[in-house]
Amino acid sequence: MQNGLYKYIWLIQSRAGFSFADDPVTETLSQAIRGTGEELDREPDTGVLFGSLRGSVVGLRYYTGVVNKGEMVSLVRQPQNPYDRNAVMVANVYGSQVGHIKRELAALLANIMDNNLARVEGVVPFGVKNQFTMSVVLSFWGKEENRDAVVRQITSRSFKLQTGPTGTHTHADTGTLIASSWVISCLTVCLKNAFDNLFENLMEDKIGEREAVEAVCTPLLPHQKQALSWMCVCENNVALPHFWEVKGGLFYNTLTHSSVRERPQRVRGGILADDMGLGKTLTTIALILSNFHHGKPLCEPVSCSFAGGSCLLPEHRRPSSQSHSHHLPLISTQQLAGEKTKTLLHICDQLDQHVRADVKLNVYLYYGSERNRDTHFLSSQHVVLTTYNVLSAEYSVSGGWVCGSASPLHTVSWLRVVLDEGHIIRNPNAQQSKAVLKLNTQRRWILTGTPIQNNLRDLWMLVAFLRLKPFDVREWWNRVIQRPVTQGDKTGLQNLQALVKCVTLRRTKTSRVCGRPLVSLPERSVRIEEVELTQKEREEYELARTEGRTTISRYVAEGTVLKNYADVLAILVRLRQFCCHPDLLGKTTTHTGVVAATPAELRERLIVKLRLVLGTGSDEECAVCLNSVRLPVITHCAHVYCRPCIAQVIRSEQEQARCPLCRGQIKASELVEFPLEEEEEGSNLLENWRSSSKVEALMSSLLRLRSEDDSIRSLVVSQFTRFLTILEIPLREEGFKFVRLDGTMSQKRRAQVIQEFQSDAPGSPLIMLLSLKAGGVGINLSAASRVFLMDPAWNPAVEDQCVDRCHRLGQKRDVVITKFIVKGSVEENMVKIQRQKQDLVEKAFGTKNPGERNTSRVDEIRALMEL
DNA sequence: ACCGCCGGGTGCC
DNA sequence: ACCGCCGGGTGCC
Repeated sequence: MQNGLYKYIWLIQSRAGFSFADDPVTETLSQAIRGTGEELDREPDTGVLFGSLRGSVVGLRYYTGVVNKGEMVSLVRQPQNPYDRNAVMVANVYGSQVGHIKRELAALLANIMDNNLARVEGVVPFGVKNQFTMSVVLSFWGKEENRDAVVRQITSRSFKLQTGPTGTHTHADTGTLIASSWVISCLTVCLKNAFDNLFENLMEDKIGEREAVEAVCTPLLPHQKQALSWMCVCENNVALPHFWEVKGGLFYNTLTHSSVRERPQRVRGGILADDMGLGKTLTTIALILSNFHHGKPLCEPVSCSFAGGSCLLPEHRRPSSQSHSHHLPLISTQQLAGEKTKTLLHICDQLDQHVRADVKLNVYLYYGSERNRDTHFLSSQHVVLTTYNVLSAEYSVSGGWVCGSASPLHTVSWLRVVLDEGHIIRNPNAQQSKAVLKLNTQRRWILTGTPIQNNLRDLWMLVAFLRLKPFDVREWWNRVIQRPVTQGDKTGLQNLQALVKCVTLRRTKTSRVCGRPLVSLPERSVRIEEVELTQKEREEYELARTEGRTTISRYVAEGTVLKNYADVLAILVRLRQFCCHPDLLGKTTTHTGVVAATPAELRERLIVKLRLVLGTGSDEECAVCLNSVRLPVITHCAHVYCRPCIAQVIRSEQEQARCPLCRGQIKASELVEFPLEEEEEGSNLLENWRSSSKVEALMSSLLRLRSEDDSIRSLVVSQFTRFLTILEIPLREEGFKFVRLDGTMSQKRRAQVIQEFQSDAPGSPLIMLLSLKAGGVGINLSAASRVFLMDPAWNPAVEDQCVDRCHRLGQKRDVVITKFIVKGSVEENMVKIQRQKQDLVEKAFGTKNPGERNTSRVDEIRALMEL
């Protein structure tokens, strides 16, 4: 056995921990209309710009911090300063103090900062003129409601606030509001596309290949050798990333335009973001064995040579005699229970499989109540595997250092920390994220197959873990990357891309090495099956359609389509539901558009609308908090919000409260809640069950398929969970074994269902009923090779994502996708619009006149309704 | 700091 | 002169 300090920890995420919650893709019409523009407001730390003023920084000669022309500085309150409790310290991007804000100005800033009236950011306009003082431009950002207070503070102390030409935020009329939100929407869609592509094409052309050491017995594929080579370079290379230049004896960062005296610490590690199945685990094992200290292998047969005491870490230790570590074959004797350990064992299994049997690697599973918490023991292991739960539990129990002894995992100096399924630490507020950030290690890796789904904040956590200076500090991330990007700044996006690129390797299943695909996937084909309604269905449909058209054409004539979009949405949802099954509409018939005579009638109408919006399996988002609506209420103008959110709006605006969506007057007393009811809805649906044309179309396809080949498994996908319930009846009648996966199920149950469906045991289900959005990225449904999309989605990307759940690595058969579209219905029009959609957005982005865009949005609704 | 400010030296033209 | 002016000492908060 080799000596050496085995500072390696591999943190394992339980496989059950899929992320189902945050489907990033726009999918309801209302979302499409509103766009994703609200993304802008999602960041609480990105307030409104109140204005800026010129001030001076003094005392430069006492400090070493350097600042260049145009560079950002941060302002830090120093309430404990013995000379002035209003003191405001000025620091550069790298945290070195530059000086102080001049006294009188500091008094103003202290007041504003201490009362949280605004965030104050500094930029140095000219760089250093002399060695004693310099100019600084201070800008004030905050909530609109604090603007007056801030302005008053500033002027009362006879400073002059310069307000820039950005006179937004006064939407005098509805027209302006919608026009601008449309522009933002287009902008955001484009950014989102760019953002989605952030991790694409990250393969550096010039990375070479590197063979694993002999201890790895599985031969690496070419792309895995590339990854190994890249990872070794990331760990060993002392060169700085390309955005550092040496200028005038200082290290100059081209992204932040700042300089530091000391050589910046390079990131030792990165993000390996290859698609699932490309062998991230194997590559990592190869890295562990091939790149110990000084690029030498960890385990070489006999001639091992890291006896020298020149390790970067403080001590070396022989595996002690009291070691309880096991050689690989013994690992199964560990008394471990529960799902989480499956993943741990999976890793051990991989180690067992890929590491030569005569190489004795000390691997310890740090898990279970009997785990050995001795830090000397842990230091003596080559590899320690644990879960995020164990890590964060220990961290929060010991509170870092509070209760006497620190968490053992936080005490050991590791050589390397690898976060498996690293995207799970994307929430910086989560305990486990905090625990991970506090690990003491030289090298850091994030393995993830699903990098960054939602927003920049997710990405920040990864950057912070890697300690990619200076962006591990939120202020610089926000100012240099996050705010510029969310505000549509092209340079911001470029900087972001450069940043990500320098620490990430990502190949997808469609990437190519030397012109050849990394892996080959079976074909996929899409066919559209037109469904004819029966005469009776057609009559009912036409009735609903005529009613809807009347309403919408009135809105079109009045020019109020967008103002009444909730109504429009409700009409469209009803028609779409009708195309699937008449009973999806629910019991109550609606009188959309008819002016209610009495308050009771109005209330009834609103409840119906609310039910339409919420009860369809589509996920409505609250325009205030931008999450899925919780505790839904509907306003008299028929817009749906979370009760706490809209209550907040009403509280703060009082008598002037207006609906955030249509600017109509709203009152707390007029909010209508969704009555808790319809627990029995399911049984109601099933008692008087009847079929529909679409149900028949599906059933005949499934029956035909089963008679041709009863080993083929299918996904049956709908946006309406009620439709899935309806489909259960005929499936049972025909003796199909099926499972169901929808958004209402617990994580545990989902994992069970997926496992059951993926199992090849005899008698396992042939069909999975899947709600379109019930699945975060990464769910593997490769057992299925047929997909039946029962109803079209607004966003084709959602459908693609769904299909990718089975058309992925591990898929052995060609995948056939069937889309059922009711002939001569709103669905046909949706498909047309789907096709135009991407095109439309691109054109819209290029267009300067937002008014024009607005019209085309109305046109889209008109096209849907054939008006 | 090639500034501002402070306080001591000084004081007709 | 309880001023103005001069020029040296001095300098973040």
